[in-house]
Amino acid sequence: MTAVQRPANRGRGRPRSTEHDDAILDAAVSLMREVGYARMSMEAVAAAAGVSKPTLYLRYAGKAELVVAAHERVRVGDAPAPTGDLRADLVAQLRHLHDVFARLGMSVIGVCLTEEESLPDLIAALRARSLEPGRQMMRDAIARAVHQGALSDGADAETAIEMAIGAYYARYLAGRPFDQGWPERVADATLRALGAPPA
Amino acid sequence: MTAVQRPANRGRGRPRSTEHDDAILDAAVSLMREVGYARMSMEAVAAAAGVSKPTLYLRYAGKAELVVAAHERVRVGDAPAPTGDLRADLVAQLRHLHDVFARLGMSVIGVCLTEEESLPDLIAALRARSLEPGRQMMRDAIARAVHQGALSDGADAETAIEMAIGAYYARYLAGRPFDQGWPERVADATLRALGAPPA
Amino acid sequence: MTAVQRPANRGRGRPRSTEHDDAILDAAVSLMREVGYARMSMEAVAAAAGVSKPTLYLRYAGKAELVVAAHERVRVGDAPAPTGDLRADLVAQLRHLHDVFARLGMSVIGVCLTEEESLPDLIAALRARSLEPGRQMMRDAIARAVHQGALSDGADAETAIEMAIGAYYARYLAGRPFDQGWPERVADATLRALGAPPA
Amino acid sequence: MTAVQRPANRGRGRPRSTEHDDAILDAAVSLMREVGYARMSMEAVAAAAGVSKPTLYLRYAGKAELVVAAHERVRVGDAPAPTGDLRADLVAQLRHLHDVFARLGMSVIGVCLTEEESLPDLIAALRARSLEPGRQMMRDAIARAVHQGALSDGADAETAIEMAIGAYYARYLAGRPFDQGWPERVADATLRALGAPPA
DNA sequence: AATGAATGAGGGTTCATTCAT
DNA sequence: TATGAATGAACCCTCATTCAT
Repeated sequence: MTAVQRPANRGRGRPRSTEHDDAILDAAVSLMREVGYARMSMEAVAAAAGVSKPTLYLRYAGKAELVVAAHERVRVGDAPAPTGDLRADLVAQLRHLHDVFARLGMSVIGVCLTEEESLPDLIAALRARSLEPGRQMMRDAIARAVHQGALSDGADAETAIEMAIGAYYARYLAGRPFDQGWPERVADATLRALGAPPA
Repeated sequence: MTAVQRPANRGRGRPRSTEHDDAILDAAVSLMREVGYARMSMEAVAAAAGVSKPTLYLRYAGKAELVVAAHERVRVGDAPAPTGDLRADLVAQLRHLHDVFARLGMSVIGVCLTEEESLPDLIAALRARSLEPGRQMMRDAIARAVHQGALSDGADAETAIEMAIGAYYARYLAGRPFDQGWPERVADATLRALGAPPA
Repeated sequence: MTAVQRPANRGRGRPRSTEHDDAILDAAVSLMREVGYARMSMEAVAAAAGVSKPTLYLRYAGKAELVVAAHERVRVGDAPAPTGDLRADLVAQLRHLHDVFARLGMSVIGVCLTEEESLPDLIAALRARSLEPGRQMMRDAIARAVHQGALSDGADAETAIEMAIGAYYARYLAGRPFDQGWPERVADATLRALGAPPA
Repeated sequence: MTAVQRPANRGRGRPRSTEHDDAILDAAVSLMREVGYARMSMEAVAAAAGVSKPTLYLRYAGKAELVVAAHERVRVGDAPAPTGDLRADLVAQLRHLHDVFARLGMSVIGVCLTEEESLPDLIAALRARSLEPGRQMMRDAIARAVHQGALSDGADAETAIEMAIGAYYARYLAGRPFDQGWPERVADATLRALGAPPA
């Protein structure tokens, strides 16, 4: 309907402010985390970003497009480097998972579930940007262990990964605290689920 | 601020219609599942229940109180009877978990996450009514297995339960289908995580 | 979408204010005359009627429905009683025509032309309520004259009527004043067009 | 307030593109016909003309000035050449009238009526460019007939013209089709109104 | 001269809630 | 008790216009 997302722009005219670009996306992510999609108003995003509302609509066709774009920019952040030791890697990755959701906010996961039908692109973006990369890291770590002979082949890695990551959601939903030893406990249980020999 | 909930009403005046009571709560749960909290309008609840809006406010102080009350009534449904075999129980319980969320709708979980701060009573109700009973069933099954000697004591049951249940959330979020063998795969992995001897 | 136009209402609940009903329709007609459809805001109608905006939407599904309903209520007003003399009747009807448009405002005709495609119900309402009744009065007067023998049958009455009424539009558009003798001049020319014998 | 219209520009600097000039005015007339004044956006005019919005404001002080300028350029088009026979001339002119409005669009007439107070220059332009020339053609044809002796002097030519032209507006507003014989019927009635002897 | 970006000011519509019957 | 009417407050989005390149 309206011009969107940097059309052509052969250097003519006033350049689009990249500061505004960033401020808008940051504001959108922040507000989503704080109040969710439905209660996030374009007015509030504009105000938080320090721009006017039409500046939002110059960039995104509507609220839905804005929040999807905002979350496409969300990054998992510095993933922990693999150490070669599966248990250590799992612990690091579970700690990292905790950090990611602490920054992103579990409320965004909530929005994905609530708006699954009205906003399918949002959960798609989250899967591609955050969820799947996290799983892949675990997959890689397990593959390395198998390659090292530390783990017998044929283990049900996908299920183990689902359980390890899911433990986070389940604990969060149950309202239990993520105490110091949580990553270790889950890592150990995951190793057992993978059929790793006792340490 | 607090729910109105049948104040006094010592037999005087016309008694409230219990048909309306049920219709209202059913409508609220249905609409929450379908459109989420924010897009659920009191108008729509009233219409679906076949009553007028003030009839809602006569019973509940506001939208928040209504949805909390509605979800306090939600029941896990007929839990699977324990069989005495841990694996069979776990499979049955995971299947039941799937049924529960298929009926309740994962969007309600989404609302809990999104409205965690604005509507803390909702997640509390869900925990008490659905989440915790499900965990307790698993705890009981595991305790029975320990008592039978099928499982060594000292296993990290809580973590295993968290992982087994969490696997559901993780798979759902990843958008993967719940195929026929999923409960068995998770049950087996859970048994391994619990340190059960190979079958 | 929303309840509209007095549904059922078996005497229950608070009765809809008929004062508001009238005030709203009056305000809508007034504003249409003053600023046209596009610049007429629901806000302004509500303010002029002394009600809130939702009170408008309780009665009409939207702006389009409101203005159509408002103009369906517009009445030609007290039509001049036939005298039996064709010339006198034509003069009276042309004077009446002038009165009608002075009250209704030619701008409403303008809106009909401008919004012909977007708001077809409006011109339909105007035709049924104002335009066609005016033509019919002329038709009747001419038929009476034919019946009296004052006019030969076979005259092209429809074209003469079209021209008599059209003279108003043409003069208005040309920006010429409607001086004292205008109705008589048009009536005389119409009689000649009808083939009436010179007085 | 007044049109900007090539201020000074004594050969210095880059000259304004005359291609743009035409494209802009054409786009404005087109859009006015299609959607009316209020719904015609400067954005749409710019897009249809293939220029940017400031290019519009460089030439015209605002939307009002643009549409007035655009309609000052509208031409009646090739008027039918007089034949010397009044009836034939009237028929030709009525047919031409139909063509003009078919091209210009009656919606522009509507805008003139609606925006009479806010945009007085628009109706003035239309009068000078289209309405008055049409009347003058009829006036000339009638004067020629008088001069030829085909019509007695002293006929109320102005009223007859008003009626002949007005018949178009009245028929259009009534929603009746302009069938094949319409110009002839009106021409004949007009001749009678002018007191021409029966053919 | 021309462009794309930015804005202040609404516009139509909906909602949770309260009022009057 | 229950109803339909009424409201204040937002919300999403668009427009005429101006700015910076």
